[in-house]
Amino acid sequence: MTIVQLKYAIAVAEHRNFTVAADKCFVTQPTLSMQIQKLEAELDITIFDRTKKPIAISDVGIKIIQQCKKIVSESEKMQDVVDQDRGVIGGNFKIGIVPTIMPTLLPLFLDELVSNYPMLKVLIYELPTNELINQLKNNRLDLIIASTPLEDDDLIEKPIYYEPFVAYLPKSNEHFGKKEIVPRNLYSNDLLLLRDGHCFRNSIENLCFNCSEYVGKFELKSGSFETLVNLVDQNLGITFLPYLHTLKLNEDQKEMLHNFKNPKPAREVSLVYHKSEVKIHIIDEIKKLLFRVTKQKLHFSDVNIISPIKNREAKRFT
Amino acid sequence: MTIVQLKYAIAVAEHRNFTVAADKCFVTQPTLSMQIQKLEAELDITIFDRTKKPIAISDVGIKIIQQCKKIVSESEKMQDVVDQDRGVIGGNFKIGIVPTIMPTLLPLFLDELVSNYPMLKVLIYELPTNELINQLKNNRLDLIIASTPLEDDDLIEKPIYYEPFVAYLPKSNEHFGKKEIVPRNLYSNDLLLLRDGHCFRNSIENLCFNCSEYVGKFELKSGSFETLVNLVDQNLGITFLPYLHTLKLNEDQKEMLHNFKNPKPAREVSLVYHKSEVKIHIIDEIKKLLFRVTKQKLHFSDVNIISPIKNREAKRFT
DNA sequence: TATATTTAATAAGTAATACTTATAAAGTAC
DNA sequence: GTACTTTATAAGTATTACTTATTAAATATA
Repeated sequence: MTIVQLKYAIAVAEHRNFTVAADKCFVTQPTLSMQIQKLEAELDITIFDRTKKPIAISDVGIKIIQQCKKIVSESEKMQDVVDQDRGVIGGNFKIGIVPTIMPTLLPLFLDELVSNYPMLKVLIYELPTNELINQLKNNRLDLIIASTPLEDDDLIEKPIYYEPFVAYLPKSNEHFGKKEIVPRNLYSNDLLLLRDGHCFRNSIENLCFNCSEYVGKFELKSGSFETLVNLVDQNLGITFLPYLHTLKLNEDQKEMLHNFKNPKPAREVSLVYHKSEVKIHIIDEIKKLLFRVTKQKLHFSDVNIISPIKNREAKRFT
Repeated sequence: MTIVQLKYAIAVAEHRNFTVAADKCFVTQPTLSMQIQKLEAELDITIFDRTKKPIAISDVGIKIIQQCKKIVSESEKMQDVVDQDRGVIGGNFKIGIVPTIMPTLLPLFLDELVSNYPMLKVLIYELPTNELINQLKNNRLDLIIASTPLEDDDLIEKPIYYEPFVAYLPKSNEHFGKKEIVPRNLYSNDLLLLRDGHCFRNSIENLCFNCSEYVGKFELKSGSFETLVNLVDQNLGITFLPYLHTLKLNEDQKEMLHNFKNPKPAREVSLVYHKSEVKIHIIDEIKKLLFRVTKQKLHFSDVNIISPIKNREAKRFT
């Protein structure tokens, strides 16, 4: 069994075709056929059913391919270990960001990140929190940026900034024009939220102390704040916007923003990475960069941190 | 980079000597030297400092060897995946057992296990709970038998039996001769416990509701119940014995045993294994075997399960 | 139905490489 | 200073991973 054989098997499993897989591996088709035959002979199983079109993977084969991926993934980390020791900022670096943070945070640091480290190839993925955690644990991501605390023992969280929520109220709302709003005074059945599965929804639900029996007037399957803003503009309810999202609103819309009273409800945005700390030197550089670029925009203290996990109490940060 | 090269590197790291390592790998010394040179060249690092006697491992080398072990360990699981699919009960199977369970449980099943499955090579390790968990997570163990619940999300616990504690009291004790004892009526400062780090001590501490400010008359560094029994015999205090331990006592000693009133305090003894469930077919066979052999000896219901984790409430099982 | 096309396996030969034995070089022990 | 231990190097061999060419079988097309 060689690592190369495992890579060949993964390629065939992916493309369901020996010829295509051989091409992707930069070898000829007979090479691939023979090596996979050797692997199958050594394990004394058939991984691929070549009679089916396209090629089918046997039941054992599925588990074998999973294990192949694990081994190849671990073997590729060898170079990362070396790079980390040298402090080299290079190679592929995969960042996952939740949709509610992506649009406002990414523009703040991406350009500087890629120009500061020309050897680094940054790959950005937008996914909901649970999927990000899953991918991080399976080594398909190096770092995630999400609302915290996540309370996962395998992961390390390093908070970057605390972003207060701002109430976005239509003129018809009874609180419109008030200088400061207290969250619990808002009626939750007016509240427009992002779709389930997005951590932001959970945050807001925790924020509204009386919304455990909340049944919205309609279900929103959109995942963007822009939609929410438009709905509020049409007088269909109220919503909460993270502070960074409010900076891009036009003058008319800004008039509809209402700050919360201290301690403001806020989300904690953190870098989250695996305990094993491979590529920690790159993570450290990104952390420094993010600290710098967000400190200019966000300087809030005395906030109530809303947990993205349901049914958790807020944690005050001053 | 080949898996063989990684195995060579691990051997050199272990033996700190190319010649010996080559021997263990069943190749000649030049083969080993050359392959490790190739590995070092490919990663562009020096793993071993050959000028030192015995050979020293560089700082990167330590991390590299760790990663080598991970890859080799994962590659060896390939055969396990195949065996699991086939239902073959064979190969190495490493069981870790806590010291407080080992002496009474192991004799009940080991003989039958090895004779039922002649292809299986069973390796037994005795270690404290935290160390067992550590080894299990690092794939150095396939299964552990310990007091539960452990509350670790990476691990699966399958309870095997509930073993009540029995009070072992000297004649001088005020409760001596009573038919049934209530745990909270016992004074905790008489209580003799096993040394820290052993989960059994935690269990007992949880059991004694008034022993949070407990300061023993002396510290016991022994890990065996035999010592405790001897100390009680010399009128130095009282102790609690797991039920199975009491079966081997002599007639005089058995007179000093006092059952607790229902719900009896008890420990939950479980099989604990990794979520990934490699070798699950072997674990299942062991589970069946353990169920059978312990059901004959243990048939208690209505017990209070004492958690091995500190400061947890007992869970009643009827 | 016959004919092309696609795809994987096989055969035979080549290049690469993992291994061997033999020897040199360097350090350590006596 | 000599013997001993240990690793690196050199040269040759065996293995094997790879190539091209071909066959076999299945699928698609006329």
